[in-house]
Amino acid sequence: MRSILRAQSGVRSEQELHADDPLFVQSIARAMQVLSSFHQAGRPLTLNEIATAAGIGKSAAQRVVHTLKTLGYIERDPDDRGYVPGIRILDHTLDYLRLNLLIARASPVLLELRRNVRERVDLSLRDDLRLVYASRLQSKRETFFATLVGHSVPVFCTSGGRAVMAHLSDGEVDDIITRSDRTPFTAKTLTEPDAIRKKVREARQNGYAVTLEEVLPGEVALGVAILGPAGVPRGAIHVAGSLGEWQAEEFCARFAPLAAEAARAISRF
Amino acid sequence: MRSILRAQSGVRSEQELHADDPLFVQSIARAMQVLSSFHQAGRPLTLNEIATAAGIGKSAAQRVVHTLKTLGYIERDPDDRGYVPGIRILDHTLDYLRLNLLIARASPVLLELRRNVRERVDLSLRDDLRLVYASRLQSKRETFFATLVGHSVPVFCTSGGRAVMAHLSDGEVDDIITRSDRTPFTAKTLTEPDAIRKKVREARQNGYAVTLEEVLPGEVALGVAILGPAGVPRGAIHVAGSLGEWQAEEFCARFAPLAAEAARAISRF
DNA sequence: ATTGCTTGTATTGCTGTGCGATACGACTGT
DNA sequence: ACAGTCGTATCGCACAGCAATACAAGCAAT
Repeated sequence: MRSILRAQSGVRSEQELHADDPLFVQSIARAMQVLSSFHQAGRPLTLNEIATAAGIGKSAAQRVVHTLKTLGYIERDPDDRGYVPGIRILDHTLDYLRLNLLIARASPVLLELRRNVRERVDLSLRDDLRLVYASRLQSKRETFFATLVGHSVPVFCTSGGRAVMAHLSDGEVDDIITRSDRTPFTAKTLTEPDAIRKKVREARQNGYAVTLEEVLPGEVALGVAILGPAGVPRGAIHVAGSLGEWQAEEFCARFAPLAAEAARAISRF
Repeated sequence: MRSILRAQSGVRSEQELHADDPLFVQSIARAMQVLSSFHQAGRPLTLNEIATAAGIGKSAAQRVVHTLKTLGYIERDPDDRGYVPGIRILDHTLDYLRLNLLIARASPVLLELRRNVRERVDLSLRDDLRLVYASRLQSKRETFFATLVGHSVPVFCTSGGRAVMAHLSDGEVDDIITRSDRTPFTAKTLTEPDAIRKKVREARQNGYAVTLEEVLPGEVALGVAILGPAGVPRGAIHVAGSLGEWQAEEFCARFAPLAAEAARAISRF
């Protein structure tokens, strides 16, 4: 079992792989490496921790942090002392969300969907082995993490991911499965390739995927893929509810058609 | 009047101001400058547009864009062609939100507040002349922009901003007012220094601030400041509703106490 | 088709930027 | 008072990154 935090580990740490690429700017990579130090961190970091995490010398870390701090991408935490990501980050978040045409045209559809479905509605975008939540519409009771944009979950064990895989070839699905870190989140997380493949086939049949407690205990989730040009799946719509309130079948019968229609409205071939 | 988009213009474009700072890494600044090109953009950008917007040569832009693309911070838009911010941005968004202790401890309080108040609840953090929305809990009907994390609004004409100014000295308030670009959003936006100062004094009296249609027509908004160590205001809680449903007085009478209590729970001296 | 614009990509040599190494001062806790 | 952190400051050499330029690929218009 792994913490919900670890989902982010799908992000590879690009090291000195670019030694030969003449167009590759090392210092930018270092800067981003520094910002990425925070990915594994659970609290504000010290300069030396950043240096080690980023795999660079202390001098380099000093310069980079100084620069990023000047620019507002790193701050000192007012409560604790130590460095944290700076508020300027959010400017780029906004740019990402605004300029992503898929998100823009998804937004009204999602709000409408949320109005009909009274449960949590999420929009996620695929990034290789993971789905990154880009838009989150809460239901009444939610946890901290369920409100966070940028949170990511693996493709192989989530409803949205299965729905995405349903629109990929068997080869691609296998590729995803084998390359994924399939450490289970809960006792119910399916990790066996065959079990996952079976679920994907089901999703192909139904046009949507369901997962039961594979990421969070007590959660039923339903995912429908969003397709881009050439039928390539670009992400998914998720509807999530509590097994305390719903039978899985009823949940699907009620919400799958709505979610599917929403996904269709957003998809673009 | 200005578009809601222009609020972001509070971000100064740091040019070659750092010519003498020996610790300042130029190429990082250039990279961020490139990413910031998207701030003013309304659509995917071409390489040359990026070069001009960032104020650098085409060669530099080429290298930087290539690097950022390799790292996943810039992508090509699948629909339109052109460059857009990449999904890797959202990883840093998550880091920012997770590691910001204020946001972490605000989250449950906000969710609780949202449960009692059935209107939109937002958490914003101050960045000099602006407030940046870090957490957004929608009500039933919302617009696209009202759901976007990272969106920012000026301090001088928003409920949260007035609440923040209420906890600053008169000198600091004047400083904010004079340095702000006070182009009005609506016909009701207060831009006169004296009018703003008066509103700030009211906010000091009441412990909260109200604005009527100063940013969006038909909107009543209520803001309470969140204080950090030494009583420094770090941001605000916003509750926003529609004047079609509420009288301003009733809105305040009902929600101000709740919002104030929430803000107190989050504040830390 | 041919032309003329734009787009993105590739190459090279010189310049000056950014890293390593190192030293220093300010805080903590024992 | 001490050892152990922390962040900051300085400086010279090596090599990373920019300007300049040329090339290729796509699109519009004639």
